[in-house]
Amino acid sequence: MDNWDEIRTAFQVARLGTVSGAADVLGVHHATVIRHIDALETRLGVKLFQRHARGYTATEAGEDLLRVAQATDDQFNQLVGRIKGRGASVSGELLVTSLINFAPAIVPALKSFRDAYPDVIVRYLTDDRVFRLEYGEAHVALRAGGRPNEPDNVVQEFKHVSIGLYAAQSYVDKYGQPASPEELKTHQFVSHENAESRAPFYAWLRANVPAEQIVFRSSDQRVLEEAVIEGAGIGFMSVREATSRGDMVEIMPPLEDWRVPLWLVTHVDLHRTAKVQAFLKHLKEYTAELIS
Amino acid sequence: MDNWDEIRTAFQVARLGTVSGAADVLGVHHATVIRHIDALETRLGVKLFQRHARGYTATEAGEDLLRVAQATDDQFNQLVGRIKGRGASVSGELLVTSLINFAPAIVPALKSFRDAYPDVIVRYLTDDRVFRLEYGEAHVALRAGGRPNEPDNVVQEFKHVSIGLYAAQSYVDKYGQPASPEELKTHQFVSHENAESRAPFYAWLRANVPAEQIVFRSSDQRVLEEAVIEGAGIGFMSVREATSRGDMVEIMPPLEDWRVPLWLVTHVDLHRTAKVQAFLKHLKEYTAELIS
DNA sequence: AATGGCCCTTGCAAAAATACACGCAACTTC
DNA sequence: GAAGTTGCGTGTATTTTTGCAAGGGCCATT
Repeated sequence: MDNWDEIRTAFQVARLGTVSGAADVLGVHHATVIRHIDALETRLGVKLFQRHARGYTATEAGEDLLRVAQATDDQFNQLVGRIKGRGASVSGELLVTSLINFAPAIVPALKSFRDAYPDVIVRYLTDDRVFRLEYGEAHVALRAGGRPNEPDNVVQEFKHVSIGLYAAQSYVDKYGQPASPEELKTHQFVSHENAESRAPFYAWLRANVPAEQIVFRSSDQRVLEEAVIEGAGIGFMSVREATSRGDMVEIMPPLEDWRVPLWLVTHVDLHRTAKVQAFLKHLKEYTAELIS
Repeated sequence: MDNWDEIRTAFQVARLGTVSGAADVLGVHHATVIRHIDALETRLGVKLFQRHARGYTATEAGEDLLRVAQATDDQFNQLVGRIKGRGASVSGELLVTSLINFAPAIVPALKSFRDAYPDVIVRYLTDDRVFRLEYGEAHVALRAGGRPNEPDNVVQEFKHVSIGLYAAQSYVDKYGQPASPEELKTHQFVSHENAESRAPFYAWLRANVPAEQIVFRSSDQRVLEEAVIEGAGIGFMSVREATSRGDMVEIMPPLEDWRVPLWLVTHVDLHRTAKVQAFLKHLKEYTAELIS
């Protein structure tokens, strides 16, 4: 069954009983209505209407069509209501993605957001890969590092994470604390598996510490932090994380260059929706003090 | 929500994930599909799809549309199946009309027809007025008298009813039996209320019997018969009816001119359907001996 | 890094659908 | 019953829709 519009036309004719009335409702010429009906009846091989001087009367087949099309019309109207409402109301799914590192900061914000908007169902996905907003993989993505520049993505500067070089107290007790930048070269380090990591502090590390001094590598940031905490070597941690623990020793004060900027990214099609706007606003307010 | 065809287009895109695939299924050009989607999204003010290099991915709104349109597609396909089957199969309603007089002849035929085609629901309407087939008031109408000549009606000659002039035995006992046509003028008659009745035997009565001798009038044929049977006067009855009773006296032999032809009338749009054809065939066979 | 395939986008011409206009029939009302 | 109203049917002109073809981006493979 192609041509749903002809069914819609037949529906109005069956409902109103006249071609003219249907044409008015449909906003087309009555000749168009007649042609739709004729085409539909020809294709079906069955008369849908009895034509007479007072208009069109539905046959059994026409009555059947009327019932089905009435249900369809109702369904479509409800659909339009939902779709239009969806843009304006804060409901349905909210799909947020980030690197796993930011989960401790994001999850409470999501919880709080859900308290404020109970109609929202939150899905929070984390992965090392970059989620593709244009595939509909996320409504809002939290990115770290260089400013994202995908076309059709709306990028907002969010916060930044200050990064420092830390060691566990246990490490310092065993190997001492480097007194000068020069002494760093003799210490043991924890660093990212990927030698070409684009993060500026890892670049700094490559420039200032021999590769053979990097004794512990992992591709997972959480593993690296754990290693530093366990005293496996000196490594980078966020200032916030390190200071919130009591047992970390600052090896070098954070450099301005090490700061990791954070970005909130949305797809241009979704950015203007009430749901996304509400979440962005909520996130900014909620995390005003959380990440610094 | 106007333009159901655009919903259908969006449905195929959501289902298949690509514009090209949807265009193939729909039998139209890619460009047409894209324009439909764009128009629909513009009208709704909501993006239904995320566009990317691998095709179109449905948004939440698009997913919603997909579900609704899938149900609609199913409904329409079922509808087409029913409608196409209806023309070929003998089922659904069969709407038959006639004057009430013919009910004793028609009802057994209808019963027998239903036995032969159990899927049929019979509706048998009787009224003095002529039912209008072009308004869908009946599938088959049994008419008496002059040949119907409405346009778009298919008329078949059916049977004819022989009419004779009868009196009850009780009337003959009381008033005697007219020996010649001349004596009729002194007898009492039962006749139709409507003096201008077009029936030829009533015309004959008007021509051969003074109006003042018509002592019992009614607009209902059944009442007239009852009156004759009760001995209220001489009146017309069908030969079949009179002879099936034992107590009626034939006053005059039936004239050829009095014969009332019967007609089976169907609307041209319905005449060729299996249901109507089946009923006409059945009726003719069943009543082969019934009305003569 | 280059290449071929897949898919979307867009301007332009052809085709199809639609509006217009007039004619006709039936019903209503005065 | 005559005029007015309502509603359908059909041929012609116009508008809209569609198809076509060239262009460009993205992805996977070589």
